Amino acid sequence: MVVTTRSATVAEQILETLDERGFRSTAPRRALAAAIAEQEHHFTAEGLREQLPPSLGRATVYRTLKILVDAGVVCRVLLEDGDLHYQLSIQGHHHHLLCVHCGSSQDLMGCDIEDVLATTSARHGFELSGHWLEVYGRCRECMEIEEASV
Amino acid sequence: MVVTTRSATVAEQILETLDERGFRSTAPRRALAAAIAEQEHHFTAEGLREQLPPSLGRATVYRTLKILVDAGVVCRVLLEDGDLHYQLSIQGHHHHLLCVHCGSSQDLMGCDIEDVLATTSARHGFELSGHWLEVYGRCRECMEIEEASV
DNA sequence: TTAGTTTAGATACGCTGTATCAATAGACAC
DNA sequence: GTGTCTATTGATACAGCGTATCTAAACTAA
Repeated sequence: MVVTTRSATVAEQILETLDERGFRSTAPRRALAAAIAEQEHHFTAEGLREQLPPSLGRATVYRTLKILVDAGVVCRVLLEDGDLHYQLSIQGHHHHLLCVHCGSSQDLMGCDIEDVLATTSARHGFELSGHWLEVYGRCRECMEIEEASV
Repeated sequence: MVVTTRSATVAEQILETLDERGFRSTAPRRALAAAIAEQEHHFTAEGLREQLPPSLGRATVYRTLKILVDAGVVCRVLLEDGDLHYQLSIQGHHHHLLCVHCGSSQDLMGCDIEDVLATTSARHGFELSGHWLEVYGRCRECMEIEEASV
């Protein structure tokens, strides 16, 4: 019997992307891919490092994260205080609904704001080429927990 | 004859805000206010420091910037590469149209995306509390210069 | 003028990330 | 398998941005 967990599949996807880009599959990268696949929320490089054997060098973590960000497998999320964290992101362009309470984030596919931005930009004589949007608030789970505890 | 330049007025506004918040008007702060008022684009703390006498301490620049950000006189802008810069921002909530070519930025008042975000968030069971939006592209001047040079 | 409080500048520190470099480990041909 | 060639690793030093700490100086009010 073969058990395929979500994180195993995701880890494989990460390694596949690396392979497609001509990067070798190495033990450190496999460990990193597995660790990233297991992250529930957005994470920092140091946080990730703490979950890996100390023998795995600091530079390797940062280097690999950079590669993965460039490859679009991992994206950076901007926290409300200006901190930049990392997050799994197999998909393409998307935004995040960040729960400021539990730290979870939902991906917002289908960028509804493109049209609004295009119109607004044009009004300012501005040729739109990209945007960065983060949305902060409270997720359903946190709202339900709060309601239950009142 | 009294000449009131734009930057003199802005510098005064900055100092007024500090005063309202109970901060003293000191020589370093006056110098900083004047320098910030003169910035054409977004700037970094170190960049600002280079335009000030070296006698003005590094810590003072960072400390004052922090106060001004908290006071809403200066805001932080997120560059496309993830760098955080500072920018004058006398107004309240707004966004920026950042020209990736010349570095200029226009303020986008009237946040047209609130409605879209509220709807989208609700669909995800998410209670919206804030957002961060930066828009990247090319400003009218840069487009005209490019067209002229072709 | 004096006493009390802010503020300044120097400096050390912390965090995130990058550059350098010798040693190692994959990949591939044979 | 073995050898060779190159990518990758980990250690380390470094860089950039920002904060904490501390003593001296400057401001404010009495």
